[in-house]
Amino acid sequence: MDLSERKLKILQAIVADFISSAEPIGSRTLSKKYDMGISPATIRNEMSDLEDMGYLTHPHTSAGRVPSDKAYRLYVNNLMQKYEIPEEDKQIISEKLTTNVMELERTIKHAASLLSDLTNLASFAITPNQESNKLKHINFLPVDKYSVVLMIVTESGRVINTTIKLKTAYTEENLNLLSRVMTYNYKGKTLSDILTLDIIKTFESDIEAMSRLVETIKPNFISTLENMLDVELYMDGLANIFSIPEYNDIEKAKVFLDIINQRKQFTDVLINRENGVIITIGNENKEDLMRDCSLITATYHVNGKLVGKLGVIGPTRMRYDEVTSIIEYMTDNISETFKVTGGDKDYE
Amino acid sequence: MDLSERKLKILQAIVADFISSAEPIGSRTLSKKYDMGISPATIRNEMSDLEDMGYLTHPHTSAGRVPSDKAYRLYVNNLMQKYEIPEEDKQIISEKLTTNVMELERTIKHAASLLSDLTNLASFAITPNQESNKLKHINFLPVDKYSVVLMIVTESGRVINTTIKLKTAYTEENLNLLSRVMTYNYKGKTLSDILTLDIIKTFESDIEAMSRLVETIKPNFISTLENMLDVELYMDGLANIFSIPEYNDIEKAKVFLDIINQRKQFTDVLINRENGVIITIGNENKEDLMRDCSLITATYHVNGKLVGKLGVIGPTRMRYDEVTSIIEYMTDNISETFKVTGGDKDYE
DNA sequence: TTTAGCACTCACTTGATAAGAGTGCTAACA
DNA sequence: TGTTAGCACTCTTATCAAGTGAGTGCTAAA
Repeated sequence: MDLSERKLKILQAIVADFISSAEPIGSRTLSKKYDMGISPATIRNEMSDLEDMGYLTHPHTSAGRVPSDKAYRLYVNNLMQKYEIPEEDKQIISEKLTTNVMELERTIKHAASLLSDLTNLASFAITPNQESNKLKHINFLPVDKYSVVLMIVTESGRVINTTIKLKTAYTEENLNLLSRVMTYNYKGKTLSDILTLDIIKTFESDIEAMSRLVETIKPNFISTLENMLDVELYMDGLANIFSIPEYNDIEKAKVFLDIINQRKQFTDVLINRENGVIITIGNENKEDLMRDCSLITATYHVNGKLVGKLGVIGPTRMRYDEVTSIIEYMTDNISETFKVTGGDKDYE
Repeated sequence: MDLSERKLKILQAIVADFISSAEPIGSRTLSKKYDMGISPATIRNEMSDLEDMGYLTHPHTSAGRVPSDKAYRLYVNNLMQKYEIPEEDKQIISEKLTTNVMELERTIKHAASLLSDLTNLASFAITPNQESNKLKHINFLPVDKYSVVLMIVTESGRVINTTIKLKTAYTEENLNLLSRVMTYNYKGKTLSDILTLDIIKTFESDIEAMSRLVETIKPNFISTLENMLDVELYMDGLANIFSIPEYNDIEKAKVFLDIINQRKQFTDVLINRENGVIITIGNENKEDLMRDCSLITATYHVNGKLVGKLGVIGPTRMRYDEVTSIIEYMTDNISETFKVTGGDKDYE
C-alpha cells in the first residue's frame, strides 16, 4: 500500500524530530511544532494508520509515537536529504588523511579517531584483507652477527618487516642468495597461495649452510605472512556512546560494549558486509546483539584493488544523512591517498 | 602513633572483606564472620579509634565502615600477603608473551589484552620512550620506479620502515650512496639528537642528482623519525569496568572513560611515573580525575635499557596483591623476550 | 578493659496520591 | 466522507509518609 503525501510528511516530521530529541512525539506537539495545517486529532488518525502499517510504535498507551526500523529504512531510502559537509570539516578531513608518508595503519587509526569526533558515535575501521595481495619481493638484511631483518613488499605497496634471531651466524652471500631465490619463487603469487598451497616447502636447499639458515627462517617467514593476513580492527570514540540517551541505562551500555568486545566476531561481521556504503538498521542486522543498533560502513581502496572498511555503530536513532556523507567523504579521501601511482615499471 | 596488634587485625579484616564484597562492613558482621574473640561493641570502639586516625570512613551514620586511601596504603605496604600466581596462569602468560618473531608492538598489545583478562580491570601499556635509542643503520631500498623504502634500524633492535614516493626517478647507486652517507653520519647518535640538534642538515650534497633526491627524502625521513619517537598507548578491557559495582553509576563510569579518553594526557602521566612496580592509590594521584582510582604500573625493558610500561587502572578497591604479582610477572617475561642477545659484533 | 543494652540515625522500600502527557472514541461539523 | 472538538481513560513519573533494618555511639555494669 502506498503512503499518502500527508502520511509521508507526518512520518518525516516524526523521524526527524525523534532523531534530534530522542523523545516520543505526540500529536499535539507535532501539530504545534511543525504547523502542518491539520488538527492534532487528524494527526492522531494518521498516526494510528502508520502504526498499523508498522512504521510507528508505542512504548506504552499514553506515550507519543516512535519510529520503527521500517520507518528509518523508508527515511533513509526516500525521505532523507543529502547532507552537505561544512567546508571546514572537509578541510580537517583531507588534512588529517593526506600524508606523504604511506603508513596505512596510522592513517586508518586517524580516520577512525576523526570519524568518531565528527559524528559523536563509536567508530571502527578494518585494514584490507590481504589474501589476494601479491608478493613483490622478499629481502633479508643483515643487522648484527645473529640477527637479520626479513622484509616483505607486496604489489599494493605494503611493506612489513620483522627481526629474526638466528642461532648460528650467517654469511651475507647466503642471505642475498636466499632473498633472490625466494623472490624468484614467490613473486606474483598471492599471500594466501603461498601459505596454503604448500609452496613454502619449495625453498629448501641442498647446500649445508643454506639449509641451516632456511631452517630457522622458515617458521618466522610463515608467521610473518600469517600476521600480514590478519585483518586489524581499530576502534575509537567508545566513550561517546555514554552521552547518548539510549545508553543511559547501564545494562544497555553493557550490551553495546559486548558487541564490540568480541573483536573477532565483530571483525568477521565487518568483513562479510558488502562493499560500498552500506546501512543496516536495527533488526536488519543478523546478529542478535545488534538488533538495537545501526551500522554504517563504507569501503576504501588501497592500490585501487584491496578493500578495507570504515564505519560507525550507534543506536538506530542517528543522523543517517550526516554520518553517511562523512563516512563516504572520508573513504574517498583514503582511497585517493593510497592509489599507488607507480608500478608500471618495476625495479629490477 | 603505632597501631596495636588488634587494630591491625581488624583493619586487615575490613580491607580484605571490602575488597571482595564492596559493601561497607559493620561491627556485628565482622565479629561473626571473622570470629576474633571479641564482641561487636569492642570492635566498635576500635573502629572508632581507627576512624579518628584516618584509616576508616563512614558513608553515613548508620552504615558500616569503609577503608580510606590511607588504609589501602598501609595494607599494601605492610598487611598484604604475597599472591602466588597459579601455575596455569603463569603458563598462559609465558606462552602468549614469548615469540621468536620480535614484534614489540604486537607483544605489548597481547600483554595488555591478557592483563585485563586476568585481572578483570582496564589495562594499558606504553611502548618505550625512544629518545635515548641510538641509530644503528639507515637503508634505502628500491621498490619500483618512483618509490623507495626507508628502513631505520636502532641499537635496541627496533626496525621501522616507510614507503616514500619520489617525484623523479632515482638510480640505485645514488640510493646506496645515500644509505651509506647517512648511516655514517648518524650511527651511534640518539634519535632525539638527530632531530633536535640540527644534525639533519649535514646530509646535503653538492652533486645535482643527489641533492634532488635528498630534497624529497628529507621531510619523510624527519617525519618517520618523529613517528618513531611517539610513545604508543595501548588499552584493553575497558568493558570490564562496567562489571565493577563502583561504576554502576553512569556518571562515575563517564569520569573513568574521560581519564582514558584523553590519551595524550594519560600517556604523559604514565611516562612520568617512576620505574619499577609503582602503586598509587586514590588521592595519591596528582590528577583530579584520578582521585577515585588506583593505578598500578610496572616497567619492562627492551635491550636491557629502553623502558616501557604496563599496568592497570581501576577503583581503589582492587586486589592489590593479585594484580601486582601478575603485572610484575608479565613485565619480567617481556623483558626476557626482548633482551637482545647479539650486538657485540656488529654487521659490517 | 570489655561487654550488654538501648536510644538514635539514616538509607531503603512500599504504598498511596497527584500531576501530566497522550491516546482513542464519539459525535458534531463542513 | 473527511475533519475536528471534547472527554474519559491509561500509563508514567514525581512526591510524600510510614515502616524496616543495619549500624553506630554512649552509658553503665561486669
